Amino acid sequence: MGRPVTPKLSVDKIAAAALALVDQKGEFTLAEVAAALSVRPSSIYNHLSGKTEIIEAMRALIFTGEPMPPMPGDWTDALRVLLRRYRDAFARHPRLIPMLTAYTVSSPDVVHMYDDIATVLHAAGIPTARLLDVITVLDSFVIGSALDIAAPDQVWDPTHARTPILVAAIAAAGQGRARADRAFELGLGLILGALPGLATSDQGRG
Amino acid sequence: MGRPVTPKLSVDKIAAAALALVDQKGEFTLAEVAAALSVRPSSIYNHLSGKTEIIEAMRALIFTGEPMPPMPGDWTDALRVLLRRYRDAFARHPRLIPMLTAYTVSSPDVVHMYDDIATVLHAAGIPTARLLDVITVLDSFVIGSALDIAAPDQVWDPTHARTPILVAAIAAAGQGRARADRAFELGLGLILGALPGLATSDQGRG
DNA sequence: CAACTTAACGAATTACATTCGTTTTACTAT
DNA sequence: ATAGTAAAACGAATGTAATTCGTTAAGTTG
Repeated sequence: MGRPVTPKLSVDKIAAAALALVDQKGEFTLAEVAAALSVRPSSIYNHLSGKTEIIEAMRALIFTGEPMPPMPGDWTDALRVLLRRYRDAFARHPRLIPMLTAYTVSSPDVVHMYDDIATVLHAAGIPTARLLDVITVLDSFVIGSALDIAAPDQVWDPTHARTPILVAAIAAAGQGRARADRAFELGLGLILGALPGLATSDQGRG
Repeated sequence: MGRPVTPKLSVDKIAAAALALVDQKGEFTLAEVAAALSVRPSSIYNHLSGKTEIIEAMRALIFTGEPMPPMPGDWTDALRVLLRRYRDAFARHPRLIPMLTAYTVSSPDVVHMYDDIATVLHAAGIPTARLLDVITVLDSFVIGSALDIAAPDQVWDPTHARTPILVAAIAAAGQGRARADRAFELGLGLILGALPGLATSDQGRG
């Protein structure tokens, strides 16, 4: 017993172990995380304080290690790249998403993405007074779309539909991840296509 | 003891008591719900099976009792009314929203709203192949906007921003519920304004 | 009225997260 | 080097909730 020669734990190791459990089973307990790392549950508390901090560590984890693609010259295309990247981070771990919405904390990585989006929008001539509203719209759509990934099949059960129109639409839409991806791209196109209407024409080339 | 002359519990009473607790404190326990109804925790299990079913009962509860406003003739305005009503149901209980996203189940009321939306979209000439994708876009935006209500202040902390552009945007945006409402209306306008581009011109007047 | 079901209770159980004291090792300053 | 402090593990104990089960009394049905 006592402090080991080489540390068995770290914040990243704990988060990674918890994330693996969430990806598998959709939930995790401290005992399971500890077992996966060959450690006792109480040892985790030497590195972070409780389950909520593990979830925060997972949130940070999923945003690391993704390289930033090159930014297209057109600003709506640049936003498209940023928002896809944002959603992709969630999409790799669908069962984590509901946990992240349980309590909202702004991870540094997320705020950094807001910075990038704000810069693009400002350069495009979106007035400052509307800038945060636009970011909120984009963020809301991405988060909602991420949640859509987490529950693709059960919600769209045609037996609950009342109108033949909805039944036919469900039948035509397909299933699972492909359906969610297609819907996300559609919404992205709709919102980004409408954004230029908010830009003041004289600021866009400053 | 034994069965009481007049029942002390019902699914609706349990859900209402739990909802009152969530509105107040943002969480609830079976013991608290039981105490609020002058009952022992185990009695709740005679009416529904556990905490998750209480949350589902709350989900059903918040969609009942709202009268349907008259539908405008213009179909995008009709969608606007439906989606506002949808979000309003969440907005009355902001602290419940994160619980509802923890596990996604399709409440009958929600599916009924999908039916309404599908009918409007179909009459407007949206092709069946795209219908569910459009509904998903609208749904994702509403859910994401609802979550935005639940956490308005902490996320937009200007101290975390890196660029002066984002700092200025946060300062200009205001706070709390008004900010969230304004962003929702902006996104609603953007998406609904873009939807007619998806309609086939020859189907809209069938 | 008898059989069965319903809806309450209360005790017991279980599953967790969390705290605390202890031990051993690593780091740091003199 | 060495004393002193911090770090990182363990194991036991605590506490909070959810959940289960047996019991009781009152409805309900044939």
